[in-house]
Amino acid sequence: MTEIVLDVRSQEILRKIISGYILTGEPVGSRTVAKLTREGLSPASVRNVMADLEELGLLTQPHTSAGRVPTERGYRYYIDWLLKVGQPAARDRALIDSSLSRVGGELSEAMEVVPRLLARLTRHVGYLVTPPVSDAVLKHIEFMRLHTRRILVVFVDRDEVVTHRILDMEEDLDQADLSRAARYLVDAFAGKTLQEIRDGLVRLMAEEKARFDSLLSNAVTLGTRYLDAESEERRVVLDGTTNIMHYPEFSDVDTMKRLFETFEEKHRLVNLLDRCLDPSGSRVVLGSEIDDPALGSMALVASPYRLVDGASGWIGILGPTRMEYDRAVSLVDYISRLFSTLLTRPNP
Amino acid sequence: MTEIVLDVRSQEILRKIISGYILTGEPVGSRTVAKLTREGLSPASVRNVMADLEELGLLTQPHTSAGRVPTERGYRYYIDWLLKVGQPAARDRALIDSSLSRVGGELSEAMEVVPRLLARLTRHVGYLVTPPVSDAVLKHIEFMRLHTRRILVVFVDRDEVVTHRILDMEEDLDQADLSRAARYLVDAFAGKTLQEIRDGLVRLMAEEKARFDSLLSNAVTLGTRYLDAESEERRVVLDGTTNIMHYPEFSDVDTMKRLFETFEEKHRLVNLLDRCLDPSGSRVVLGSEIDDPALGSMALVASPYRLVDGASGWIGILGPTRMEYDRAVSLVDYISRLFSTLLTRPNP
DNA sequence: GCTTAGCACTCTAGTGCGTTGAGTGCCAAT
DNA sequence: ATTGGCACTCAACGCACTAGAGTGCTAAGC
Repeated sequence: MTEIVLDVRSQEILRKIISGYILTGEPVGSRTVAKLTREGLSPASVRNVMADLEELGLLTQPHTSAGRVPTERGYRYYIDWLLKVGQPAARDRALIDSSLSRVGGELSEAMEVVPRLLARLTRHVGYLVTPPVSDAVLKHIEFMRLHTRRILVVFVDRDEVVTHRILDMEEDLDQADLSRAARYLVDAFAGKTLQEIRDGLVRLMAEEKARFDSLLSNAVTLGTRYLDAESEERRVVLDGTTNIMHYPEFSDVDTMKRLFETFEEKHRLVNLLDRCLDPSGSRVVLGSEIDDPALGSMALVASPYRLVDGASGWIGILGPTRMEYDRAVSLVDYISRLFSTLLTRPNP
Repeated sequence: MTEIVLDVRSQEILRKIISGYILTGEPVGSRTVAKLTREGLSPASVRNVMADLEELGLLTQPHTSAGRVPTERGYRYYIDWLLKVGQPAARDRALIDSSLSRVGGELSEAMEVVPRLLARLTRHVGYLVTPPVSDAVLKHIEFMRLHTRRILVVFVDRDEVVTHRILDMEEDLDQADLSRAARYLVDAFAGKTLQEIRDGLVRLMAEEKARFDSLLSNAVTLGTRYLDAESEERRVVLDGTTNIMHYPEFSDVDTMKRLFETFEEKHRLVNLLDRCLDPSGSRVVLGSEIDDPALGSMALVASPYRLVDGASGWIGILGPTRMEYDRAVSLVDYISRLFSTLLTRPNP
């Protein structure tokens, strides 16, 4: 896959075709492009360029006597080289500012608001991916005895994301022991990430002190059990999934069904997003670049956000390949920047 | 709306038409019915009866030269008078038994398993509606101070359904006060329903004792605040929503979108279900009998379940009007009976 | 008096066919 | 290098025609 180099005219024509196609959804013909182009080029000249672009694999025709349509490769070129991202429109900024100011700097609330905002503004699917759970920072933990050998664990993260989980233990512990164990864990590990806590517990076990100190032993057992049960690595929140029903590219029911099933299987979705977001810094991923059949003609726009402690997640949108990338990217960028600022501002 | 009385032959013909239509989705003609009918009736005779049934509003023709299709009224008659509900097939029973035995008698786990089971078996949408929150019975409550005037409330119900909620208070309380207040509430109200607790708190406030006793005062304030924030009355869990994408009656994208939006707005859905399930004991509700446009050509099969304390909820399925009612009703009935038995069996 | 064979009638779904128009590719002229 | 001109292609549309399923009605039969 060699680097493609285009002269200015080809670039302009490619841009016109892609933005035209994004706008109308119809194949774009040489006449249309010729009329839009600044220098008064004739349709015939445009056709020559189009033929070249087609040879390069950036365009195709649905059938011989139709206009041109961008290929995935064409979109990729467009996104990498031709896309100019500005600021969102003033009224969009105003809406974003007011929506976000209302949630304050709390991740737990933003988890609903941000995807909804993205979905509303773009009419695509908005999403937010939390930082990995192993980066969560312990603020509080509490154990409650429900009945014999059955314990409720409540975990509160520094960003006030609360999770609870019921554990079935081998041994019965009374509430006093549980409370002491919780206090011990908070004293020892508050401010540490789950990953660090996991390591710390392993160390304690190895030191064998736990064997003789029942408080320590309980704390270690409970902590370990909880962390082991904590299987999901990241959480993802979606909003506006029904928007995609209107995309003409999903008139095929089976494709749509597969897509919705993907939306529902959160853990699979998380894996998918994780795989395409983490490695590169790239912000737009095309469906063809993910090896999942369900995301066939979709594209992903993503931007990272960052918490005080350096843990980071993603927000973005999921829409048809045929989407207004400039608008999408500018909105996602703007929101993620603003959101990061809010999150890293010292809490009251 | 007078009572409709049909002779045996008309009933049989109506039944054949409806079950034929349910099976194939195509209008059913007189020839087809004549062949299926036991006594060797001719198509012409069948046509006479069909004309009568159409006059009664139980059937229609999509167009002049097509067979007959049941109307909503026809379905209603069929369900009320002609439906014979047996036991589910042996292999279905086996699947149900094994799935449910795994969850034991806990509502919290069943909330996922039961709808999934229903969806799998019927290929429609399975649902479970919890009992009203005001019927929940207090087992544990815990208050945790997150920071100044910010309190996490964890509520555990007798069925081990856990809910948490963050409260912003006017006054700051330290953790010791909070723990005492929680212990007081548990001592005073464990085993009582939220409704009873609400009443109890109101009484305490009225008695004015709270004014002088700070423990009591804190408990009352916290309890009241929590109960006030507890806005949702019931919860509903759905599974298999994507199944409906295959119904040919939803090839219209807008209808489907509206339906999916209804699925997502849980509280609206709860209201809807509540409205059509509570008053009557009827177990099948047709879309036309609910005044919600989103549920146009859908039907609802429901069966109640009961907890030890008498609180009750519903399980059931949501599918196209054109569904195999006998199978659906028998499955829903069987599961709800089995499920009630499990729930009311004394906990270990 | 109910049942039914027969028949004319209706309407959809499918097929074949010619027309239209958008768009292309190529070539020769500028 | 650009462009006007021209032949060609192909989807989309409208139209007429046919096949077939099904009906309603009437008159004959048990």
